[in-house]
Amino acid sequence: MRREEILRATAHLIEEHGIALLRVADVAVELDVSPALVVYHFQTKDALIAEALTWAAQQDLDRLALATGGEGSSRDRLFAALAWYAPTGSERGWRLWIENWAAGLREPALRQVGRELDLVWKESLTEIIQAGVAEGDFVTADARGAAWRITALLDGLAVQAIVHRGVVGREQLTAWSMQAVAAELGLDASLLSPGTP
Amino acid sequence: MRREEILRATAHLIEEHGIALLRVADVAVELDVSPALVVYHFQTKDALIAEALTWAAQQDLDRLALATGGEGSSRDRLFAALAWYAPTGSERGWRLWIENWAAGLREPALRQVGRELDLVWKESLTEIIQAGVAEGDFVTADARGAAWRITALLDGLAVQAIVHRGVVGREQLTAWSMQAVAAELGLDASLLSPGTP
DNA sequence: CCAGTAACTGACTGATCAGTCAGTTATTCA
DNA sequence: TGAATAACTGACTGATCAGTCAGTTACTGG
Repeated sequence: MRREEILRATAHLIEEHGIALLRVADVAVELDVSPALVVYHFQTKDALIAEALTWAAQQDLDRLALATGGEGSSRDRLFAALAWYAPTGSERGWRLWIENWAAGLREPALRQVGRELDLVWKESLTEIIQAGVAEGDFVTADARGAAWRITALLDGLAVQAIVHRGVVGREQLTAWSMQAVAAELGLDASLLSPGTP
Repeated sequence: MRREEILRATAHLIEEHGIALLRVADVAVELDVSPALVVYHFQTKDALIAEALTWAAQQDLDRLALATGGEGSSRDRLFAALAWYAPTGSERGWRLWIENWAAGLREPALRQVGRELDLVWKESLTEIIQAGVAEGDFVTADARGAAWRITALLDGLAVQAIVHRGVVGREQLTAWSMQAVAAELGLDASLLSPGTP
């Protein structure tokens, strides 16, 4: 469907140049159609932006479900989830979501999109942690709190990794993430990579 | 000096409406001068924005120096620093710096402003931690790492506190911050408020 | 008190762009 | 097949705004 191609192109352009610099004409050029077509489908630029971010959030959630839905151990599912989320891995749409934080300060509709994605992520992480605790893999008295603290740390590290790229190395960021996760979940340092027996 | 009034007004408007919506005319209205005067002093809007953020960063650094420069114990200096930085306290220019993260993705000049502030903050925090370790108040093998991890956590919590205001309570955010700081620096939970013997 | 300079203004312009509109092409389905 | 509808276009317009410019007012030091 054409609408979806437009959303994908829009999300891509926002990722690349930011919400502020997005022009309807650029989206049209990207798809080799007329600007009027973009307006025909979305009426206003603001609606286009909102839908593009919603679409991107849905894409992210689909990939999260895929990453964490496997039948492996809690440890494996945890590492899959972290690999997806952490700014040191395949890097999902981090730039998009940092944009979204700023835009969300003024636009409740955009804020809501990011918030929902954020909450679903934390819920998934909490669920994995709880499963791990039940199976005896992890130790924590507060799965939800651990999920929030881990997420906050990863968000903060993401700012370093994405905005201040190069100030500190990827390995360092990964090490800090893993250290925090290990501390929260009572893992020992030797268990910091997936697949270890 | 007039330049500084303009910078203050600009920073204030960015804080309120974001960089994207800043108009030269609004800055002029704020000060009851003509738009041409603003251009006279700063030549371009981009230069104005860059200088306003630099000015705001300098203000922040001055306040940081004030907060941490006291002659108290390491513990007191640490708490003063955290009270200044953490999004649960007096809230400095958090909205401004979240804006800056997004803007910094595209504009190296703006990225640099935020980066410098960030690095000075971490340096101050590291210095306080090292002093505390020397005095036997704190225990950590890696003061710099601790400072980075604490900062990352606080940045992540700031996104929750400022962008997603209301999803989780202030007391909760404070508790998590303090818990993380205590864990990093080998404090016990009873030492989580300043002034405790 | 006056010359030189800094601060400031009002009126303007040129570029940019979201969104409109009247019409054309493609698709569907009865 | 043909009528109805959806997808699409080119040409346009109206609003917005950063930045210009030719001047005026205020300040400062000699």
